[in-house]
Amino acid sequence: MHIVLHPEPTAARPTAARCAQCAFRALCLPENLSDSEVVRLEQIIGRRRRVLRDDVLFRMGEQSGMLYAVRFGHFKSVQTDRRGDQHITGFQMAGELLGIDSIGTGQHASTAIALEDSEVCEIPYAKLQELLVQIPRLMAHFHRIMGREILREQAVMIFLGNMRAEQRLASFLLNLSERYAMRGYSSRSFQLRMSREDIGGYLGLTIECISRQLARFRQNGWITLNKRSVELTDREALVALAAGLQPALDERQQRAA
Amino acid sequence: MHIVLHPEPTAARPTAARCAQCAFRALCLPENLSDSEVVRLEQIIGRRRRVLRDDVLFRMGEQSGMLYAVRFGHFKSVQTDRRGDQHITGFQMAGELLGIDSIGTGQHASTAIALEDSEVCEIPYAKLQELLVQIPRLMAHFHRIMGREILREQAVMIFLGNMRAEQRLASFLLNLSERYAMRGYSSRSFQLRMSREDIGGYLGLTIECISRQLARFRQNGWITLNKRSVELTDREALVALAAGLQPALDERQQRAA
DNA sequence: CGATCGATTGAGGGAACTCAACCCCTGTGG
DNA sequence: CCACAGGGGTTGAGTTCCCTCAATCGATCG
Repeated sequence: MHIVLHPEPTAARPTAARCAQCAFRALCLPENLSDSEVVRLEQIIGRRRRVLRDDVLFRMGEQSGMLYAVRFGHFKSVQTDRRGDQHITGFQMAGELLGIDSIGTGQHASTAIALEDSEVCEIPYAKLQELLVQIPRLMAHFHRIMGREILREQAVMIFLGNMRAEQRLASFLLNLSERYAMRGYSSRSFQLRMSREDIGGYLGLTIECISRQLARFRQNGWITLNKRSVELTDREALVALAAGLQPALDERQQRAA
Repeated sequence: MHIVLHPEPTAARPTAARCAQCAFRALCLPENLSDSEVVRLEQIIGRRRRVLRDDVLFRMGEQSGMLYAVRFGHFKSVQTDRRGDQHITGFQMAGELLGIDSIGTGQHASTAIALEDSEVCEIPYAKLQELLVQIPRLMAHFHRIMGREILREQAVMIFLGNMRAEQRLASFLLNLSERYAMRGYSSRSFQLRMSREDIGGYLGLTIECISRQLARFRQNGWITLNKRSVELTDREALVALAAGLQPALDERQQRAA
């Protein structure tokens, strides 16, 4: 829990949404939306909310009709099973939506936790629905977003189901890389915002396994690594690795080669 | 490939959709739809299509604006990765939707194969969209269906990520059981429509592992099993097993107890 | 300067995979 | 009618990859 020494600025002064100027507009909205349509969308969007690092945006099981668009920062989505074990169902970054998994049931299926100080836009699902009816293009776009989420989860299912640790990790790094590229950041080097433990929780591996695999990647020259900053020095190799075409060498094999 | 000796009846005589009388209407449609609204839905639904066992309804990568509602029968959804390995992303039964994963991209992300002789209703997504705008309740229902799919995949992610073979299999059997119960069939005994290999492909396990686990379940008295017909003789135990609270006993432990 | 958290590294064990043989059932053709 | 092939399933033996347990390290923070 954080102690807030200064008054929370957005709580005191609820700023209006400004999709029009938002840097990540292209990620949230369809391209061909008229100015007036964007204004109507802005009108239904609630206040912006700051979420400090490690703070909970919403909690699994909470009744909620709210979706959240990440303005900046990073989040993890966590599910807790009956035995109390935690599983990470996804990482969200700027321009991505949080809380889609509440649409079927009205209650959040996961807990959203900020990985760093972040900001989100509140989107009341009920009002969004009304708007979707008025702006069919927006509805189609919303469906695309949900469809993408389904595809993302299918991809995760596949690597959890039949990929080895090194393939999972390579896929994960490449996925982050692509998402940063789409946001105009470097696809070659970036910071991991999540702990090794979170990565393990997402990939279905232990923290030790993540650590070892990263070490192997570094020894093989696929990546350079310093704490949480990664550089993909041999993307080709990672791609081949992710596809399962080229196994990584361990120490003995390296010495032999 | 099947040789069709008699003309395909629905191809020759495209029967009109009849959602109103459909036994699984409650699964496809929201409850509070007026008769006229149901009629409008029926009008956009294309012909019914029969799909024979082992036949392909649609193929991964195909461009398509079509969704399919299963009228009767069972399907599996299969993805093939770059290395050529196949992974089962789901099993669909009467009242469930096929092809949702094409909504984001317009092309099917998986191949749908009939596990037995089956029948589906064609639903053109473009026309459905128009209707969703006119019938907001139907739109909300459609979103619920997509939301459910997201939740289902999350559940699969979790058991692929951190459950042992016995937990995955117990979860799988219980899930089938619940779905048959919702359809008015017995939740206690039913036929597995898919091969052991397909189950393995879905659960991220090998066929041998499935076979051994089923044998253990039977030895422990949780189920009775005859070829593909299963009876859940101790549901409590399976539930505890799925939750990871109670490990199954192997032969040695059984003798000791 | 300890305390703590995240991360790394090592040793050992176990669950699931691989490889292989075998069984059962069905269909097919001589 | 039998022989035989083939697919789906079961069972056994050996191996491997990852997990578990444990010690250590570095960085950060009070």
